[in-house]
Amino acid sequence: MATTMQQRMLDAMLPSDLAVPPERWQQQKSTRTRLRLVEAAIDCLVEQGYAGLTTQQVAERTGSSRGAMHHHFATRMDLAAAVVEHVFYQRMRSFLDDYLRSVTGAKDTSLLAVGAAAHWRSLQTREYAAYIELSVAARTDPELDKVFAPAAQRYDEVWISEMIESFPQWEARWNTFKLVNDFVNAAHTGLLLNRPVVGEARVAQVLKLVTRVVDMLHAETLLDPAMAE
Amino acid sequence: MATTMQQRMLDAMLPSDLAVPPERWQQQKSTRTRLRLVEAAIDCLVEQGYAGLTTQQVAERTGSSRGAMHHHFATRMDLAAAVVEHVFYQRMRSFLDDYLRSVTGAKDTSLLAVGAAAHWRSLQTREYAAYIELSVAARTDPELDKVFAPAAQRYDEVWISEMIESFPQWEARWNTFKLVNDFVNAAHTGLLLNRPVVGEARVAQVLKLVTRVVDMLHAETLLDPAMAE
DNA sequence: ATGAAAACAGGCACTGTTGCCGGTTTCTTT
DNA sequence: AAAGAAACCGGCAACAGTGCCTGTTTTCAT
Repeated sequence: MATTMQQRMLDAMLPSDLAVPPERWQQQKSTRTRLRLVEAAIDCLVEQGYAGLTTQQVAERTGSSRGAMHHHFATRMDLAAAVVEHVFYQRMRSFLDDYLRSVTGAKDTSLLAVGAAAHWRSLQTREYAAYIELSVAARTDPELDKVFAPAAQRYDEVWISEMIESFPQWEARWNTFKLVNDFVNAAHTGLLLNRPVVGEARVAQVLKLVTRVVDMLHAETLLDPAMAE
Repeated sequence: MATTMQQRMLDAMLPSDLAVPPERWQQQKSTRTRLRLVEAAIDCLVEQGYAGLTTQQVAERTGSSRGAMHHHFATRMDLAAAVVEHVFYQRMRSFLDDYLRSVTGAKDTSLLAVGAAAHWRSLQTREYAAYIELSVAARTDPELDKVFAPAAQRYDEVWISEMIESFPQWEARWNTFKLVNDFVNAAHTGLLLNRPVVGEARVAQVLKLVTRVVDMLHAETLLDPAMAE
């Protein structure tokens, strides 16, 4: 079931570029440099922010020319769009890798805590740093938002539908399960943003609290806000 | 006590510019256009992000020339620094205004919930939107970070020290109180960031849960993670 | 009132970035 | 093998943004 779930989710998030494995050498070369460009773009994003995602920087990092770059991505926004797809795909991939590796042999009662821990680790990746940059930039850049918002929406929907299929034991308390997801996601996201200010020690404290809350929601110790009224 | 606290915190966060009320008309004029420039810069920040915070945009918005702009802020970073100070000050100000207004007549047991609600509202301001932009930009812009990080640190310290003085009844469980602060802050921050994707309904659900957790920490229903080992 | 100083205006040179285009090399097809 | 296509290269004009600099007007001190 595990690998099935992973495959389904990854397929749903797969950028169209990589959908079909290339056969011709030319296409292979093409997708390879395409990927190199996107990876370089992510580096730019992480190191210098969305404003630092410049065509010549990216071209320079890959070693290729700006002309090649233009061949694959006509405009800067085309590149950004590809980066968006790639980042969402990798985000789900890295979480699933971690979660499915962690979950082997874990008891059902602690699945949520394991998931929360894996989720927190998935935010420590350079892909997520790039995601943050894109997410914030999309708020003030309508062009980017036109690409980003649908991808984010799709990511959210795929996540939810897969959770429904993969955790049928939660069916009776599905609202609570969704709430846990949103809660952990929000808390971890905010924690990551505030980390530079509050420091590691306080981050660890809050993380423990979040996990505790998750466990209590699982044990129904906390009244279910989704049920209450 | 309330107004005393407000005054102390605001004084501690006050940008040096506004520390002494101007007497000369020239200084009055100066600080006035200075403020107009900073406000225009915030508008730029909110509408177009940190990359859109350009000297000519700001000058154009205020109606004055780029020369005038250069007179007050020699470089773009000088303006950004002033914006940072202003934003932190306003952030604390708007929270205190809201909190002290809400707290009148509230029972002691619900003070935390009232504070959490006020905190959430204080994130819905355009100043906080500007703060987000600066916060994220500072991660990849060392120059900006050199200004931003100390300000953020100072904000955090002022906040903590004032909480210590203003809520002596929490002295015995001070670690828990600090944890509540960090927890609410993280959850609300993350919630704000994820709002465009998850939508208002789910945001409201998580908000309810956060408040519930705060209440339980107050009632010692949740084991204190700060105490546990 | 008058010189000094501060607030303000507008222009100039410089840099970096974008989109595009003509030309070259490498691969594919037939 | 030869034509055609796809990958790749380097340069061009256009433009926006920054910092600085020279003036001009307004306010202050004496």
